[in-house]
Amino acid sequence: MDQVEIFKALSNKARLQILNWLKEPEVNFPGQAEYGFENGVCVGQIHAKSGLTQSTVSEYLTSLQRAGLVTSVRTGQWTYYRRNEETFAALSKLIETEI
Amino acid sequence: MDQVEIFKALSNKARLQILNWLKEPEVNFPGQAEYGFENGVCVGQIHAKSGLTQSTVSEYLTSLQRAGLVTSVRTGQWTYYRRNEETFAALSKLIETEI
DNA sequence: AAGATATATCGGTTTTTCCCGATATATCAA
DNA sequence: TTGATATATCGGGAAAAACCGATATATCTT
Repeated sequence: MDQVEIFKALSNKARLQILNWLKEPEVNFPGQAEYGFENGVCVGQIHAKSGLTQSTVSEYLTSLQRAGLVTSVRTGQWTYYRRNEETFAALSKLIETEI
Repeated sequence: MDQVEIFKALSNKARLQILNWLKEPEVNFPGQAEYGFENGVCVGQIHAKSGLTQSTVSEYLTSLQRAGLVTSVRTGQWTYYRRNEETFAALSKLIETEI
């Protein structure tokens, strides 16, 4: 767990917004319903909601993944992203006790 | 509490190091002993230990203060900085529940 | 195979961050 | 007042981040 990388990933309003949306995929990405929420939400759904370009959203998701804040699964032509709650729990504890 | 500002402040190895040093001022800043630790540690002590220039350390401490991660007290020609544990606790909880 | 769709990557411009050295400001000591 | 000490601020060069549009890659459909 690279602390600096995690904090950098969290140092951006759009990325925080995405993470927050991913807390409740069913609520925030109804368009995902027909494909299910098991693996997370695909890039296009996030792109559509974000107001950012597709390339920017893709980059942001990659950076969140590098930081360990989300995980991804590729299925066919889609890549699904979802929160990695373990990292959030570990980060919370880290701030409480180590930093 | 500006989340982005806090995470930006934490997105730097040197600043994380300073915060960590400030967890145990008596251990990490023995040179401060003759002036006491009540108000924190003065800039010069941190500068001496950091390997960064005085101006950089001063700026970093200011940014940590803007984020609410430290507080400062000016006494004579010295400015003492210490951790603001309330912010760390609040941030930990924030990550656990909101972000 | 050809076209459509989804995502990732590449190249680039603008803004921000990282640091520095120099200088300004404030206090203290003589 | 003069000089020393501590900190803050200013100006700037180099590196990184924030986006974007264009393009590449991979899969799906027909």
